[in-house]
Amino acid sequence: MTGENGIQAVDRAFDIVESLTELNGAGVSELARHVGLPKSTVHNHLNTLERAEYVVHEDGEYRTGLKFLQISESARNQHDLYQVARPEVDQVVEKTGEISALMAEEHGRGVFIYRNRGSEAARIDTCVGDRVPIHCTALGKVILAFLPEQRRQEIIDHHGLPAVNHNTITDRDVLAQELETIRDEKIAYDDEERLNGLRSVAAPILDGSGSVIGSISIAGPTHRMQGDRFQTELPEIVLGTANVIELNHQHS
Amino acid sequence: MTGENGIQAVDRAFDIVESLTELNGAGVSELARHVGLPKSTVHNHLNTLERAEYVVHEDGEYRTGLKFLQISESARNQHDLYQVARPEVDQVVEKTGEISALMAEEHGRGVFIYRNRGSEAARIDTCVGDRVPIHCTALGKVILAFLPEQRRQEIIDHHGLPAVNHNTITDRDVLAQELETIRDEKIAYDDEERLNGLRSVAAPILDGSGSVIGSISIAGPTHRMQGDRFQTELPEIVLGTANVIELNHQHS
DNA sequence: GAGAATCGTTCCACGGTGCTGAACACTTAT
DNA sequence: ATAAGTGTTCAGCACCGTGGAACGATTCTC
Repeated sequence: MTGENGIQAVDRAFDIVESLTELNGAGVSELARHVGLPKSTVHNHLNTLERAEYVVHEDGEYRTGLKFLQISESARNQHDLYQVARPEVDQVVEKTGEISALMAEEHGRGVFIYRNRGSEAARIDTCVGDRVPIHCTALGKVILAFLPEQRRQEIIDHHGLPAVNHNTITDRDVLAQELETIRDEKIAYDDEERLNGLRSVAAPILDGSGSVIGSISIAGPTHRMQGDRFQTELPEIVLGTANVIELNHQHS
Repeated sequence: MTGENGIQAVDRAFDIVESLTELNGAGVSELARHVGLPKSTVHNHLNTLERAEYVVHEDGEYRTGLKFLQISESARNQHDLYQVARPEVDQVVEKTGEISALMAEEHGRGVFIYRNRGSEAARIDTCVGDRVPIHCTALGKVILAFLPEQRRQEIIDHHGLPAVNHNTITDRDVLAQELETIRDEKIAYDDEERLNGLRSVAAPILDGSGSVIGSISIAGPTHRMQGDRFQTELPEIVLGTANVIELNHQHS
């Protein structure tokens, strides 16, 4: 499921944890079936994980523990982007009433670091922590555009350009050309390339030396994301916010 | 560091991850020294963890990866308390301008599930994901008070009543008596028992069958937490909010 | 109620595997 | 140029994680 050869016991432990999150808690037998291992092995792992408090054993069921919260908060704060940008995202939400999100790149995929939405905003599928192909989002494309040439090629070579949707860009040349204009405008658009009915605008967030550390976006239902608002107003807001974040980031 | 006997490789992997968060990223040698293992062993673990994307290898340094965010979000959402209560906490913050937080119990300790603060509110040390002894917080005491007698004894037996502060309750009888009055009033107070200069009020959040699933609090600097506000006004707010959360929780 | 089929847990012997220390290339100080 | 520091690779041995079978305890099914 995970890699090809690493420490077997560790790979298995994480397979079990991941299965546990997918199943939203489960018993030993159910888990054993799900990961394709004998009950005793799974039991052994669960015991270990529980003793380390990464797993909780309640009401005859095992669940993933909140100790992961401690680690993930620390991981998120190591991207110092998060601490600086979070309040700005909240402000964008207040100003626009739509969805605003923060993304960082990791292992060639886009990770939602933070997300907030106005009360009238679209219900959306993505959650904080979700990992999506980087070429199918405004947030991702804008990161990709500002990454060093070499890294960009590595990522595309490794992950390819799978079609997530009938609008997804799957051609390298088409993508390359779009990334070019993204670099010029410092703005990326997503016209329902990942989710039908959802459009978004995103801007890059650069550090002092000019390398991307993440991106910020505004997203909403297509019928509200049109004309001048989509072409001018929202891009200006998101670009302005990105600049504020960059400034605050450098003085921290 | 972790347990006494479980799967060695798994325990070590998590030791390494924890060290990585403590050190805010590190190299192989530094890590090896920190966990007291040969470089090669640590290297092997880091490779495994990186391949599974739980660790990132950048600029010649290893850091904890954002994949933990995915798991922790899932773990947090399994406590369905979080989804329901989060907006209510935000409202309390808006109403009072102080700090409001959400806690759940796990492995006998109190875990901060969510926290928010007004712009004028006290700077505070605790973060989401932090795990604190359960007897030294209003949030924790109120959970302890409403836990089944047996569980409560287990927790106290296992963890004891360590003094976090010169005000911390360390006597079992004194604690038992306070828990009694907490059960009566459905309100717990923390009078600088964990942090000097910080007072707080907390109320329990019960599910349909009457068992605690968590607690909610308002906290602030002692000089603002006094008189009628501390004795009546804030307790009423926190209790009312807890009730709203309980209602929303049952209809979800 | 008896029986079958779950469940979770415990045990032990075997074989595979994670551990280790040494050797490697490489950069940075001295 | 030497030395001390990195990170990485390799291979053999001891050990430890593995998985099958057997255990009680529940919960179904008839």
